[in-house]
This record gives sequence, structure tokens and C-alpha cells, in this order.
Amino acid sequence: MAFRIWSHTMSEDKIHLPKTSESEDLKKIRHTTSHVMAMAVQKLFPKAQVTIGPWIENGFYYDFDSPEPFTDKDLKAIKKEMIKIINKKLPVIREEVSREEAEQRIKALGEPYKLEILADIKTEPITLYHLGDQWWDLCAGPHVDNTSELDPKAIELESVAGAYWRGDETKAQLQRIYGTAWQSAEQLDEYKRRKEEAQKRDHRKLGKELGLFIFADPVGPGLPLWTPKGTLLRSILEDYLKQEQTKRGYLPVVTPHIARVDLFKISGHWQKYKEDMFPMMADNEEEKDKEIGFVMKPMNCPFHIQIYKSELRSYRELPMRLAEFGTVYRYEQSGELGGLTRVRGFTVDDSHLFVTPEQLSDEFMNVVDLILSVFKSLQLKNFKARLSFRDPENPGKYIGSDDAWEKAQGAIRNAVEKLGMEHFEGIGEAAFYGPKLDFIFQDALEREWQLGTVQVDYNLPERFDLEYVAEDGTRKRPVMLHRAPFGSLERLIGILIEEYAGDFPTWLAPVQIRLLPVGDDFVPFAKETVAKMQMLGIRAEVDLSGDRLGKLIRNAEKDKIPVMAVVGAKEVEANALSIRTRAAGELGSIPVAEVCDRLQSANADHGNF
RNA sequence: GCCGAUGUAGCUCAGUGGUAGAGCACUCGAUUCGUAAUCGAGCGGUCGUGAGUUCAAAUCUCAUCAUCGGCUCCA
Repeated sequence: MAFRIWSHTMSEDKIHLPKTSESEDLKKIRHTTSHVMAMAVQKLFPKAQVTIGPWIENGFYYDFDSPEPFTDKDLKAIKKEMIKIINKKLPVIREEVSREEAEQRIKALGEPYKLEILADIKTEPITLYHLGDQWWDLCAGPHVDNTSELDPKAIELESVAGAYWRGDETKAQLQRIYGTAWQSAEQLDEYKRRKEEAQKRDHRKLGKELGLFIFADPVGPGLPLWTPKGTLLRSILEDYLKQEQTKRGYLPVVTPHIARVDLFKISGHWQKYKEDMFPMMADNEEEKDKEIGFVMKPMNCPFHIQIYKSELRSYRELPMRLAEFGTVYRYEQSGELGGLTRVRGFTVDDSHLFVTPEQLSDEFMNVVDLILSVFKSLQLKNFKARLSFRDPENPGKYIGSDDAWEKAQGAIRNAVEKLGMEHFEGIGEAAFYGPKLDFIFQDALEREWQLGTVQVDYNLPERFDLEYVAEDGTRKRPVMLHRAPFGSLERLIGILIEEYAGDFPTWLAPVQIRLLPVGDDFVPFAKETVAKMQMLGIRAEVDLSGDRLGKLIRNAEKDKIPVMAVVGAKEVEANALSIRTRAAGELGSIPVAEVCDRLQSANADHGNF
């Protein structure tokens, strides 16, 4: 099985825009441009200290420790200064020096961050790169030979951001300037064009335009409210997955949104995530101090575990797959919230599988198979599979024995290798109770998000003292699999909106067909037809605005309704509809019965009209 | 949570110290219309919120809330 990794590239893209990692030339250009920028910054802001300035896939950045934050105005001035430097045609000279020499020179410049970087460089000689004789930086390279190789018209400074030194929030916060640089002005223009295109498919923008969900200040940040159309979309996805799960022996359960804090003490969530949970509800101060009270659930697993535990289980009952669309609440940091991809209340298509150790491998495969078939139905192809393992350097982050971890990670690696699935390892990405196989997707703005996940867990069964009676009559401990193909309905819908650019395939479209009466006389026929369609499970509606046909079509197109049906005298006469689809334009007159058939089969096959 | 930016009508946006504007949407009227915008009228905002400066604040200052771009975090 091979999957395409990331490509939002559309067929109309004529100019190829390489990623930095794909082009040695771009690496040099972007690296040197970041040096030129740092030189310009230090000329204009002599108090700014340099730190690091690497290339990134679409450009570069450089972090400065500056007493004054940079403004957009400053960016313009910096850009101007950069152009001057480029126009000076400064040679970029590589110099090799000893560690002592480098240290002395950095000290002379008074750049403490560079000293720290030097201390981390284990090899010698140390390389310095000079821009003419006016500026140099500790750097591994490579660079272009002369600043004249940079095209000022292909360079743009994009934004300023705060960034912690060494990515550590306990360390100093630096000012980061993001920029981009290309081989030609045409490439830069194309890059900007694509960025604009990407912004148009942003789910926050489309979600509003299509009326799928809203946020309301009085409700609170990160708490989406689903409109009728958005809710339809959710139910379609839920119904689809429920069907798939029923076919595979999952058992539905429903559990409450809150529980005693004790439940999460047993699971370990409270100790680990107390600060990231909504505050505990307590009757009074005394109980609050004693931590006696209720919390909103951040996870569903402890609830499903209680259902498992409610009876003595036999090996004959396993695997037991308890499934729930469970809404959980997490008090995410305010700066982390955004659209549907990071929220404080979201619904996990959660399931917990209780299996014997012997069943683990097969059951894991079954879950991966389900997840992949879900992605296939949703036409999601651009994802990466990540083996999220624990970080051995940081044992305090995890619970459970080394042995349990090794077994669990081994099970995941085996499964992935057996499936021949492309994957990469994410060390330190595990959950605190076990390793995961995560499916990572990109949004329109190329930010990565985890959707589907399967987790192998030997630890919670231990903590909750789970058992089953084995064939030989002894009590044994089951293994748990946590799994969610969607991950969260909210995030999935965010990604789907962007993946489809709002153009949902017919089976997912909240409104599948809109009837457009040419005049008021044809409204009764349109209404009758819609009623018939609704009886067949087709999501149909009539445009009653009374506007002219051109306007009705325009509005239906704007609402991205996959099928439009013009209704006039001819159609009433023939009991037909004049069909126009967003995808294919005018299809001519089609009998109502056939239109219904086609829409019904789109629903049944998870396809298009 | 941290750094920075932004916040004007349901939506998209104009308005930089002197009585709040446009287009779309909505309502009403006319038009009865055949594949991406019919015409006209009307309704609609204490300019995110709260303080302050000023004779006067959408506009300046501070605080606060929310959103956006990053960083950190993500069970």
C-alpha cells in the first residue's frame, strides 16, 4: 500500500515550486537571504542579537533577541536595507577556524547566543560565513557565492512572531522574522498566488460562508456551535462510521460528560493534565481543597473501562469493542485555539477494544484496515503515518513498565511493517499511557494535524485492574486498544472542508439538490418533488426567493450545492428536472425518478451524483 | 500561557479628533422571468467591552475580551 504524501498541487499549477528540501539552489538562496536579513537587522537595530536563521520549506526565518519588537514598518525598512546589501554584490566567503578562534571572535562581537550554539557544535573546524568584510555568522552553510545571486524581486519578508530560544518556553522569547526567497520574481508571484488560493479554502472562512458552524463570544472560545447544515454533515459522517463499526462488531455505548475527579486520578489523567482540564466543580471550598468534586471529561476511556469492569468478562466475549461518539472538554491554552482544528470541546469517534494478548496483533490490523477504508471513502489521500513512541530520555512523562512499552511499540511496528505502510517514527509523541499509530494530515495552510489514531495500552488495564477469565479458568489481564479513525469530528470536518475546498461529494453535501423554479407557477411541483426526495433520504430543498433563474443558479453555486434542478413548464409537463451540476454543468432534462435513483446511489456508494 | 497584529451593520469592507458610510444579505413594492447578480424603496451599528485624555473620541492612552500569525502545548 502506498500513499501520496502531501500534495495540494492542482492541475492548473503551471509553475513548479520546489520545497527547500528538494532544491540545493533554494537551500543556498534561502540560507544566504536569512544572513543578509540578519545583517540588515543588525545595521538598523544594533542592539539586536543574532541567534539562528535556518531555511524552512517555503522560505527562511531568523530569530533575534531584540529589546524592541519589530513592526511591519520595520520589515519594510529591513527589506530596503537587504536590497542595498544585495546590490553591493558582496562575496559570501567561507572560513574555517578553530574552536578557540571562533569563541574569541564571537566574544569580541558580544553574541551570547552564538556562544551557546558553538558549544553544541561537536566537530572541528568551525565554519564561518562572511558577507563581504562587514558581517559574518557562525554557520554550517551552504550559501550562494555572492549576494548578487539573490534577486530582490524574489524576496519577501512575511511576518514577525515570538519564538522561544531553543523552543523552550522557560527561556528567553525572541523575535522571529519569517521570509521567503525564490529563484525568480515569477516564482515568488506564484507562491503568493497559491497562498491566496489556500486562504480561500480555509475552513474558518468556508465554514462561515457555507453556514456550517459558528463561534459565539457569549459561549466561549474554542466551543463551536453547529448549525443545521453543519449538524447534518456531522450526522452523515457519524452514521457512516456507525454502519462500518456495526459491520465489524463494535458495540455502542453512551457515557456522561462529567465524572468524579477520582476516576481520572485512577487513570492518571488528573495528575498529568489537571491544568489542561476545565476546573473542578465542587460544592464548597472545603471539598475543593480536598479535591472532592466533578470534572468535565477530557477522555472517554475511563468510562468505557467502567462498563468493561461492570461484569466479570470471559475470554469468549473478547475482543470487546465499545464505541461512542464521546464529546470531551479540554482547557487548551488560549493561544492554541483556532477554527475547528483546535477546540476546547470536541467529539471523538472513540472506541476502546479489550483484547487478549493473543488477539492484539490481529485486532490492531483490523483497526488499521477500518481507518484506511474510512480515509478511502472520504477520499483523503494526503497523510503520513507516524509511529508515536515514547522518548527514552524523558521517562517521567510516561506511566507503566519498560516491558509493557516495549511490547506495545513492538506490536505497532510489526503491524505497520506487515501492512507495508509508509511511515515515520515520532520519538516522544506517545501518549503517557502508551504508544500510538497516528495519521497526520495537512490543512490548506500546510499545518499538520493528527486525525486518526490507534493506541496500544497495557497500562490502563493495569491501573484499573482489568481482568478476564481465560480458557484455563485463570484471571488474566486484557490489553486495550484506543482508536479513533476521525480523531475528532470537528478536526475532521475542518480538514474535509479544506480538502474539498467546500465542494463536498454528493453523499456528504448537507444539501444535495436544490430545485430552482423558473417562476412562482412551478413552486408547487418543486415542493412536491422535494417532499418525494426527502422520503427517499435525499437532502433536497426548493429556492423560494422568487429571484430570476440566473440569480438562483448563482446562489446555488455560491452555496456549493452539488446538484441544481431547474423547474419550469417543460419539466412539470415531463415530470423531469433540468439538471445542472457544479462539477459538470448542464446535463439536460432527466426524469425525476432517475434523479432520485442517482442521488440514492450516491448516498449508498459514498459517491457523487 | 508567551510575542505581535487586528476588532466599524448579518457578511465583506471604507471612514485617523468635529453629528457613522458602501456593496451584498434582509423586509416591502414592482417585474413572472430558462442556466452565475431585474429595478426601486426601506430596515439595520451606543464603531468588541470598560475606563481615561479632550470642549469634542470609531479615531489618542490604558485595561479587558475575542480573532488572526507564530512560539510553547496537544491525553
